[in-house]
Amino acid sequence: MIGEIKAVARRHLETDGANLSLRAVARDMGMVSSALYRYFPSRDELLTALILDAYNDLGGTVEAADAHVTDRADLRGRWLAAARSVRGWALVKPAEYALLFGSPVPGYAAPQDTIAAAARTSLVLIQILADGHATGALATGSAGRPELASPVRADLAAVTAQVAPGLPEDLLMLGMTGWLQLFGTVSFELFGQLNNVISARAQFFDQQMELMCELMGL
Amino acid sequence: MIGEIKAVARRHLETDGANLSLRAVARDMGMVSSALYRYFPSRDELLTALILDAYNDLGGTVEAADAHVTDRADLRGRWLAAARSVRGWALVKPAEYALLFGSPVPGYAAPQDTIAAAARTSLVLIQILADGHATGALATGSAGRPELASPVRADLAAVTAQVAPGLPEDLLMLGMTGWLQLFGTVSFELFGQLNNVISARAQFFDQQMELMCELMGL
DNA sequence: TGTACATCAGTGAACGCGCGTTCACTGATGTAC
DNA sequence: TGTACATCAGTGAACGCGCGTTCACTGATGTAC
Repeated sequence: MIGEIKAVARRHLETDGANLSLRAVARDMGMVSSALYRYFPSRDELLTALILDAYNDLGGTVEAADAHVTDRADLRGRWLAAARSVRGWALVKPAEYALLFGSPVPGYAAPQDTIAAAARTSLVLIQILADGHATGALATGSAGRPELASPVRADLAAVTAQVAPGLPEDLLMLGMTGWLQLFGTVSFELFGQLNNVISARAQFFDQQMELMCELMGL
Repeated sequence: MIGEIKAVARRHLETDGANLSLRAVARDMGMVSSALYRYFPSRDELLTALILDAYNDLGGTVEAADAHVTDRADLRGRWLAAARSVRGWALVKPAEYALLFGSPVPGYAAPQDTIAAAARTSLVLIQILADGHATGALATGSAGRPELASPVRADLAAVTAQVAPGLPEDLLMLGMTGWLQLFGTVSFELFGQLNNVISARAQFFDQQMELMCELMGL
């Protein structure tokens, strides 16, 4: 029943964006709006549940896409598979993508519970870097790259310490470039910034990702 | 008076996001809500005006930042100046940034008028590439980079034909990588994706941009 | 097998609030003669 | 210089709609004796 409410609410996200209306959801379920309060203490809690589910849904999708690449040493293949799965998921569930990566909902603060779920996707990408580093396939720091400022280094070190011990900060920094470009591309496509500019969307995305892999040395 | 309404509306964007309320704006101006209809035919028209202004404001800021770099041959300096001005603008006017680059407002379609204004920022970046190409400072296509698929090439050629004739498509593609990473970084910072991960925001941004310049060969 | 009772999902009315837009109007300002 | 008139910015009431949340309630289901 909780599941059904969330399913209907997800459908409503499609049209209403984050202005999700409890009454509209209840109406669609053939219930009276107050009945929903048996399942969710408030509208915001429902929104939180949807966000959490979306993060896990995306994370699971990306994990599966990566796991599906049988040649684990094929770093580029894995990165591309993960990237494509992000885009694919976003195209199928644009409203949920917008909920996660779009403008923050005014007056709504995401609770801490979502952090772990939110990290799943990034973890897949970091693991690709870590694997590449472990096998020596991924060269550390080329010459000419700017040295990391120490506060940035500290931020990055805190991440590696927790999820990929031994991964050099410079590699993580480079991986984040790819991460930012990946989500930048998906967001711009979904949010309309590519309108009137790029029409071959899928191919453009693919080639952007390939180019980035090249730049990252994957 | 139209200007004053827009100024008040801009203040409201800060708290309400795109759910801008005409009545609230009128209230703040000490007027009755219907009075606004003398200046704007509808709420959506007001929103459109705000979007147009924001694009122009951002575009002007970025143009100025680029123009302020006296050594025009310092491509990296120009790119960094432009990138920093985007972030600086976004931090000062987060609501307007979200309006332009965040999730689309449900039920609102941006009219065609905004296209030219929206392009101003991108034009600055493209011009940097074009200048680099013209002086030969920016090498065309390294070996190993994937060849552009023809539909993508056609999309890119349409852009260069209009704003930077002679700029090779491969360079534009590479420039778009930087463009996507730039806005990806600003969006992630503003929309909270960097929370609990990066605390040295300004330095992280700077170093991401420098790294990207390195990768682009600027 | 049959009765008494507790549980609890869902109801319906209400509170108090918000919104965009329309419409006939008032009343001050400025122009024309 | 003084009167008559047009302009037009802003008013106020109303329409019809939406919302989240509370609260006392009904009535079916399932359990305990």
